[in-house]
Amino acid sequence: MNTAAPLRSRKAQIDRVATSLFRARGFAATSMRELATELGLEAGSLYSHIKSKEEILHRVCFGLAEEFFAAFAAATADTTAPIATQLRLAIEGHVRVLTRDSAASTVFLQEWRHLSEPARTDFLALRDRYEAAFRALVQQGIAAGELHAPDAAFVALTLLASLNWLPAWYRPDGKLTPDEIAHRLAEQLLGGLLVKD
Amino acid sequence: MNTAAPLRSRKAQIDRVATSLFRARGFAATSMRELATELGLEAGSLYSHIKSKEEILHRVCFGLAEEFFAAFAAATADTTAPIATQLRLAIEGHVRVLTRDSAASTVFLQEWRHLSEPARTDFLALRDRYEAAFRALVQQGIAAGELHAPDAAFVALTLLASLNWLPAWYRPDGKLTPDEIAHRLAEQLLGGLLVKD
DNA sequence: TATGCTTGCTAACGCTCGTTAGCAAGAAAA
DNA sequence: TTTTCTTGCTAACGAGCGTTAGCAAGCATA
Repeated sequence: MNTAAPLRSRKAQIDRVATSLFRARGFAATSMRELATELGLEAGSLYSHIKSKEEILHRVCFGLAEEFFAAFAAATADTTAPIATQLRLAIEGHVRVLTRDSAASTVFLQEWRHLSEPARTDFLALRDRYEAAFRALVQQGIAAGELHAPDAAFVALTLLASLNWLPAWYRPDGKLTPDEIAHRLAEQLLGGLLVKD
Repeated sequence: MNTAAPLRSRKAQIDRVATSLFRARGFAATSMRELATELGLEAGSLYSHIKSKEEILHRVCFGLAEEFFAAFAAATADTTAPIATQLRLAIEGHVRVLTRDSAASTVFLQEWRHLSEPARTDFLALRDRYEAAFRALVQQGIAAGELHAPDAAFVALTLLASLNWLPAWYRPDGKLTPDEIAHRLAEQLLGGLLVKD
């Protein structure tokens, strides 16, 4: 009956506000008191909902990792499709995850180093696995004669690089929709790679 | 006569070590005591050479900005050259600055937000000017019919994005030299943009 | 009514932070 | 020799940090 009832749990609310602060100021430069103020409560009260500051970061980083893997799996589910198509879908899926929550994406991309061990090592292993999956797809594409490039690793790296800069400039209220951005990026990045008919 | 004499001034030495710490841990998470220890002295002693922690960050960020502008100016000095050539030179110049000191580059790209006003605003203005220069070059290329792309701003953004991820994975002892990387990046990124003969 | 969960408060803990004051030794310049 | 610059130390400052203990109000469930 309360119209001001939280749409999400308090914990999820904390995560959301913390994520946007982490994006704006960085994890280390964001204080729990600042976060509490932003939520309209006292610093100590946060600990009724969370265990530690790092726990928030952990949830954001690993949560997003899961989303990236899910998007990639969906894009490459149809193994009978041409590699170029799978790659295009993977790019578009990656962009969709990035734009769905660009604050969380920025934290995922930039703030993971503030994870302490062993989470940090685990995270890097996940990131490496993801990059390797992209690399393997490019490799297959080259082997199948669909792509031409001297070095699959190099291509995969610059591909992800172009994509991962997106949260730095993407604005949800910009003139391009996430799907348009995704499509255009895929177009432009694959343009130089596809074997011309 | 002293073989252990500092190759650079103490101040420059502090800048260098601080830059590498800023890269590894981030500006906010790097303490002056940590920096001092790394240099083999006490925290208070740093202040015989520098005015503040932020002063170091300021010098790194604005110093690198200058290098980027210089490289761009050199690449586009010959205004009679085809735009595609100028763009290729600008890309290679950008990459050369990035690889010459990848620690400083990372700080330049990631840690500028810890500058306080008005330096922060000044810095962003410089960055915008640089991006605008790249954008203008792409625009000219499209107008001259040398490049085909639907949106110069989009192209410039993704171009710089691919390049700026470089410090994240570049290793000076890797198998590719900076010049090879520069050349290959220019090739790959322009591949999809150049109008085919 | 009783129980327990959610939510939040106040007050404080031990610690680290960036920075400063004051002093001193050695080298270089006068 | 005197002066000045460079370099570094110790000790301490005030402030902010993440986190905890203990308590309490309100609500949902039993």
